[in-house]
Amino acid sequence: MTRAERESEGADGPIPLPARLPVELPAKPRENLVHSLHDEVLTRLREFIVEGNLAPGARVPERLLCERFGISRTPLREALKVLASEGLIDLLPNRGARVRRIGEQEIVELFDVMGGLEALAGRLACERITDEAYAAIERLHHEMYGHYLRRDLHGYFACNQAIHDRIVAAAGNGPLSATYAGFAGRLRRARYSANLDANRDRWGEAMREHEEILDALRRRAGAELSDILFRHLRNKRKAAADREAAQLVPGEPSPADRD
Amino acid sequence: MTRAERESEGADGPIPLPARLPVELPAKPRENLVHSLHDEVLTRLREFIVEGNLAPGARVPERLLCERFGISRTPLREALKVLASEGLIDLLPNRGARVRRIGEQEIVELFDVMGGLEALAGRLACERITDEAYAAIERLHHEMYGHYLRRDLHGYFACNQAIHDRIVAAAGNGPLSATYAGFAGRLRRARYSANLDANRDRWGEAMREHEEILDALRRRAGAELSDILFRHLRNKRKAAADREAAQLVPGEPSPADRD
DNA sequence: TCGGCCAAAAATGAATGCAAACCTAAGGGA
DNA sequence: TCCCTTAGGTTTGCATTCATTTTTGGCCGA
Repeated sequence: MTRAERESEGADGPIPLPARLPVELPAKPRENLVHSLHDEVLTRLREFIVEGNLAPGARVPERLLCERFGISRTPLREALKVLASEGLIDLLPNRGARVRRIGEQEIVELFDVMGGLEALAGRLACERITDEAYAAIERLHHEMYGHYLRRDLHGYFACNQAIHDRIVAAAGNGPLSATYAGFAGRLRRARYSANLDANRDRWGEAMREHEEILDALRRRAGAELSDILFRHLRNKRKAAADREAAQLVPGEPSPADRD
Repeated sequence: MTRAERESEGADGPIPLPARLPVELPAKPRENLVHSLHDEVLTRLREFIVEGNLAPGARVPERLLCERFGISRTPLREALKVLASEGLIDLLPNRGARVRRIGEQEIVELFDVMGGLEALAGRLACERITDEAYAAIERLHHEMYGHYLRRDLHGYFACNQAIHDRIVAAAGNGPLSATYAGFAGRLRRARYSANLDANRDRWGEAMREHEEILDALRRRAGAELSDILFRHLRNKRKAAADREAAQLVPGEPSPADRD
């Protein structure tokens, strides 16, 4: 199949996927920027896996994905190697790719790394953040507090994530941002959620921690903020683990991954 | 070329590399464990680049490397994609791979991330380290002190690196170890060195910092150790930058990358 | 001499081909 | 009946081929 033929082809591939796969890939229209089929496949496949469209431990159906994406095996296999290096899938020699199964132990480890990265981000942010960027975070914090008072979990999650992301961005460190994004994806893949709704005490605690975070950031107290952020993630992890152990609402997908 | 033909082929490829490339790849004999040609290529190519055998900004000669490794372009290109995702090379669409050029700014950022990772490792190590592992680090510390007194830079470097590696290992966190190793490789690629020999004051300071590190680790004071380790890396970076600015001994490859 | 234009050559990105490894399942022997 | 063997189809890993793009080198004109 030539590139021109691919270009003119409709978005929907002819071969259906098995039941485990979603009915629709996000039928992203072909990019106007023609470049780099490999990159597009990589991005789409990563999203596909991070979003949990393949069961953990499931085989990654090379042929089916090729047909679905409308590409040959070569760029797909390149993408698989990259995803394996990112820790999203395992490659078994001569036995293909499987979605990586993330155990309880590994989730703990990933949370700790996230904590370490956020701690670093907080420290660096204290050194570099502008007053404007701080003010924006402060606004988000107050908005989040409003959601907290109204018990609006969804809005709270959104603000919370925005705050953490902005702290990382304020660190102004490219490799840190990239690494942080990578780990966030891996954790998201685990469909892990603190589910504050089931634990109002933790919610209040998280809110208080965020007060501390904002305070330390206002004072540009790097080491202190670093410590708070790490403990913040630790507490979140612990709350999430407790909930997991209690087996509350086991299957329900949660709106976000962070408290 | 079939696999059997490759297997029976001698270690040395017939086509010489241009002058910029080293005369000899480490002519590693074909592994007895036959599995995964791609993995072997990836490992060897990464080492090849990390060791600085290709000039920064230089084109990665796809064809020549294929011939040198005795493989086709497919597995090599897979390896290139992975190395690009690791940040060792850049892939320019339709214009091939180039060894990533690491600027002063990025070195600073990488140092900071290393500092954050070591800070995390120290904190986790305080929670998990066994008395035996601590004792081993203490021994290394004393040995390092001996090298310091004798002004044995090489021995000092080796002990220093071993100590930091053992702290990371003691953290018992797989993703952390992997990430740490990756960043260490990227920094090593920059052939960056604090070169303590040119800065005796910094050497003494580093030694004192290591005393603090050991002390905090002995007391299992996680947050404190975390802070010390981050500042330790910061100071190292600063010393290295000063030296760089002073243009001392510019071209000489240094024995290690850490103080 | 220098700069721009064009054709040849090389390199890249992706598709296809092919041998080996794996999985499945039917058949035979204990 | 159960386990082992084994033939077939399927999948994987890599090599090779093909279509584009980029680069190179030469030629012409100013």
